[in-house]
Amino acid sequence: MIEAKAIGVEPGEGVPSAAERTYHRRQHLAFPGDRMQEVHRVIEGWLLRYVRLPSGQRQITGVYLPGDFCEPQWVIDPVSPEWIVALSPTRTVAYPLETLLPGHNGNQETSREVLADLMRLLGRQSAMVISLGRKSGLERLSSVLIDLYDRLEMGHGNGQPAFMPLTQGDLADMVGLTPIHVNRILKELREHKVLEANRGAVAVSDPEMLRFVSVHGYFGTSRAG
Amino acid sequence: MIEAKAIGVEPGEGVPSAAERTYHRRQHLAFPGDRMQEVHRVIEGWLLRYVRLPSGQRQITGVYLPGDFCEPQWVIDPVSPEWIVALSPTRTVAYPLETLLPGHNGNQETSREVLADLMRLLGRQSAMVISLGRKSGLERLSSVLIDLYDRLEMGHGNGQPAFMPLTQGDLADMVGLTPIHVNRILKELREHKVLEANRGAVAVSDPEMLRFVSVHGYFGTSRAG
DNA sequence: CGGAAGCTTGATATAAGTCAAGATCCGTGG
DNA sequence: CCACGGATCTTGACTTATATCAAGCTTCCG
Repeated sequence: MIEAKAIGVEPGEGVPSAAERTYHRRQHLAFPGDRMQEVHRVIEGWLLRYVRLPSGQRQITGVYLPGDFCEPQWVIDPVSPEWIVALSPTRTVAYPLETLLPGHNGNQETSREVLADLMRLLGRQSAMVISLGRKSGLERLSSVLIDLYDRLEMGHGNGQPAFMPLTQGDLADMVGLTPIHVNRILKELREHKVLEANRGAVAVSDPEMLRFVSVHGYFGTSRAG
Repeated sequence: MIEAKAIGVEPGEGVPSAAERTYHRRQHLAFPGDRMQEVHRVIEGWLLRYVRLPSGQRQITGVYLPGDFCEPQWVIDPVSPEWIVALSPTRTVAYPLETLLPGHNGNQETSREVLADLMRLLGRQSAMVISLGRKSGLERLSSVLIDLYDRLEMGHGNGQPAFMPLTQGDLADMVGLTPIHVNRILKELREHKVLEANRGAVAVSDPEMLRFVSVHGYFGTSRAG
């Protein structure tokens, strides 16, 4: 459970017309071609950004976690190019686009944050390109998981193991593999006690080993006894 | 040869302190961590954006062509995250970052164009993720080539076959394949008369077939002949 | 209680990588 | 002008990572 205050969101506090919205699991927040009216700051829940190929295959191009803006680039171009869907029950604060335009007073700070988030999005996209282009399945999967882990930690900072509402099919569509192959890689990660996974839930138990694997592609010597 | 006027660039025309710069083949325009002072609009030549993995492998994450801004996001965050290098002799017009900040008068138009270019960059990044994640080698290579072809056409619009100063190694590092495998795919494309390629130069002869292949992954029936 | 969605595992197929050897072109220095 | 060396390209033989096909299991939800 994420406290709004904990991530600097205070709905209704002197910011006119910022409104709370909720989405249920599998509900879409945007479709390709939609002209958006607002950007959302995620309070709670996970959002996926994806496209579908003619073949029906899905490629996930991004994940929004609590604290993130979805999607920052709507401030510059309000037409959504992809599908945005809630992976789990999601609450957001929606900021009307016009209140975020440069020059609009009263939301300078939020406007700056949105642009900062846009930079992070760009960085993550590059990281995905690098990952998909040049890394093995094990490295790709580890990279995605350690990235999500770090972003979750950053977001709420409490010590509980970060729970991820991801099915093996979701993971497959993030790293460009088959669910079957993802299953085999997860098995390996489980056997090395790096994480636990059941039915649409992944929890990282050994983040440092995961980080090691994401870079080296093999399991380093464990420091723990 | 690209005429500056043809793409709307008029160096020195009422825009204070925009300066022309030149780079020779293989010269770097930016290194990771560099704090940039200006964004460049490419007048002539090709620029590559890439990273290196610990293993020494290279992944190219973007290409800048005449007419493009390099890199638009420096307007928001001036620290370059990657390497930028000239593939061929390159001329640019460099705009100091401060002249592009919102509110600075005298460069509103350029400022808007930079942001529009940032959106295009984001779109291309997503396209790369989709391509690398879910397409075959033939589709990936065709996608990259038809994209570059279209952007070149858009850029200067004259009828000459668009020449691309790309080595097979460069192509490999764009599409996440081995140079050897790129060679075999190019051979196939050559045999189908879709393009010509020799020593660091690719020229598209049948763009529509290339587009077809980039989507379907096989060669459609030729309408010509 | 039934069925869908998700997970697991084995056997086999295929796209792409690796290794190896040469050919060709290109710039540079003698 | 020529010779050399390096970068690029080409092709064949073989290996490997990942996909595909198939079957059965488990959990959850209606």
